[in-house]
Amino acid sequence: MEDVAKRAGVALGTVSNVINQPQKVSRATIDKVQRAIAELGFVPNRAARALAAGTSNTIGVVIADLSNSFFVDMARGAESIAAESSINVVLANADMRRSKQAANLDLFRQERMAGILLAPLPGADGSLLTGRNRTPLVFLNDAAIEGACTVSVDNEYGGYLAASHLLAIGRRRLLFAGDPAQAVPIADRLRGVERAVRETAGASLELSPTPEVQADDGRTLGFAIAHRPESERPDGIVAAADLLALGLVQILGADASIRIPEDIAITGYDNNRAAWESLIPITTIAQPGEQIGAVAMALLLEEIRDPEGHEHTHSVLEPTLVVRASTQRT
Amino acid sequence: MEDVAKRAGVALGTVSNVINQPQKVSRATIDKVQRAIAELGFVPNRAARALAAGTSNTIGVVIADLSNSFFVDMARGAESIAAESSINVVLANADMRRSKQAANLDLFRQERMAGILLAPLPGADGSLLTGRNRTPLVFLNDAAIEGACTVSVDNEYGGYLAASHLLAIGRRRLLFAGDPAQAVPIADRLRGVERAVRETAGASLELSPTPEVQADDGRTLGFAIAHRPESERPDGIVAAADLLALGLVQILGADASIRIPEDIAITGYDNNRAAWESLIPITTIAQPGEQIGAVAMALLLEEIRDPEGHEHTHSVLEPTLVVRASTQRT
DNA sequence: AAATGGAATTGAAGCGCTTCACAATATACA
DNA sequence: TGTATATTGTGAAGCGCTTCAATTCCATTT
Repeated sequence: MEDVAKRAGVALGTVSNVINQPQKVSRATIDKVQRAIAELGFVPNRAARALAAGTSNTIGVVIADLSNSFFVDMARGAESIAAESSINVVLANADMRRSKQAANLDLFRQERMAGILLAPLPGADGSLLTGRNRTPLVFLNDAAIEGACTVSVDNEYGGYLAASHLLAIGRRRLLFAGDPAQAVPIADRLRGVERAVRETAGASLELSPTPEVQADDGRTLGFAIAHRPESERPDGIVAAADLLALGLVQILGADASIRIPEDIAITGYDNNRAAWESLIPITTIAQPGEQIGAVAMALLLEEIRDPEGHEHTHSVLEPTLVVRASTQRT
Repeated sequence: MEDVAKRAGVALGTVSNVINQPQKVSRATIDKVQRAIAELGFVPNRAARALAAGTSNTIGVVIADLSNSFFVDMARGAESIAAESSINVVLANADMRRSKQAANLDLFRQERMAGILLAPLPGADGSLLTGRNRTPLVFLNDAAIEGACTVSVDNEYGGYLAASHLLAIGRRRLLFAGDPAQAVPIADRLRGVERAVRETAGASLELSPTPEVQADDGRTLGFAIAHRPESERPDGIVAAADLLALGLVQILGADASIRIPEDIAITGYDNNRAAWESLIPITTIAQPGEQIGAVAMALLLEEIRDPEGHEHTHSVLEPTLVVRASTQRT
């Protein structure tokens, strides 16, 4: 930078101003300096900048699991908002391990990031907000944390949406596939389903817990349902996840005595790739991943810009219903 | 850090040594200093460290597309190797845009990262290795670049593997699904298939280009094949990608007159989730994503440790065959 | 007891930038 | 013409760390 200053015939501070506050510098000087920068191929040193300024203009995103596209969507949404303020975003993957999550958080704090977005592993709590070195931090996809902003999705409403859709197309014998004891979001979804059923006269709900929510679990349940006498089969199934729904559709759809959606309509949850690549595309509840990221980034930027006046917000977004062939013939 | 030094009753430099070169400090002093660090909740400032030392111990990974699990695997492989040397890894997503790729590369260079791993967009060239500020850089999944290490996968061999497998289980009328003009890797895979066919007496190959390699393209082709007279159908299909294979399996598997794999055996490529979640799991060619990342990181660390003596290497890894039900009944 | 050498410790000199009090110059007004 | 007010530009003082020459301390050796 000293070389640039010399070459442009100005002071060190002026070069800095050209880079950071061009409005304080005259047109002519800006040109001179920028020419010198170009000629010398000057690349500013962000480490020095972060040190001198006390903070960088980069935001770190710590993600529980990179292989989950839901989290990746969040990251993308966050990036799009950050880009508007020309703020950089870097990611770190916790790979489902608590130790890596903590290490990545540490790293970003040590780098004096402007702020951190955290899509945590299940069971996150306020302890992640270590007392010292309070880098602004917003939680993604987690609502139960005090002392920081959170952005999450209303799973209860998602379940309600799915069940309401089935009820609206005339189904009355509903089945919920998935184990509410396995994960809090699944329990929330079930609550929403129960509410919808309660609100509809003549509707019944059967709970069918599965060990997990993989395609295989869906297939196992599918066989079980296919073997029932026709009168005891449900006419609508809310699966707790898309893969589960996929397994169900694969088995029930292959059974000659069952038509999807006429005899059994099926909904999934998450709007995974699996849902629309199925031979019979699956109706699902889409989580607004990008929107979560975008809202969270907006909240974070607000906190960064006004740390004092900032009040923590708990934002809850609504999922949306995506209707496909597994519930409605087109 | 000054406070820590004061509290422990030692000099500033000693605290630094405790953190970075404990072997140069006596046991007793280490204990004193570490106690002070803990009591004060001292968090070192990496920006300052990077500035003073001239480089950080963080490596940046720039990825063309985060939603592609192949790239995510590479990142994971890279991380596992870096962890062994307690080197941090951060990611940046180019989101399939050339401008973001360049911006992220700039960012990492400006942060004076120890090194960069780049899984580039198609069509990368040496221009990404800007002359000044030569941060060590290794290309992932791209072989055609001089002036840097590269780590890639042998697509020709992958195609050869797939075709050889079909030939080995007695198939002779092969069909390749996918357009070699659409992407270089697909053309490579086709070359491998052709080589295998050439080596086998009595084997023939039909080329069936598809617009893209999505499930829909597979379905379209599937219908076309199902409508052919039985004698004109292939008995083995090499699909250029798993989704393509998935579409084929969905349609051909649903046709009552066709048995998979007895009448038509099908292979995919990539070992996507889609391949094993299919009702009939699909035989595929697995790309060693994690291995690519691991090898690349090892190469990068070597270059970082000995910038002078380092010679650029072009490492080509071999994909592996994963046999599933679409070619072989278990 | 003096001399020797290695280990442990010190502290000052930067690393490359931002910031800010101040100086210089330009513009406006009476 | 002189003074007040903006507008630009200046350069020195850090930011928090690493490094390294210099110093101190001790255990050995002679």
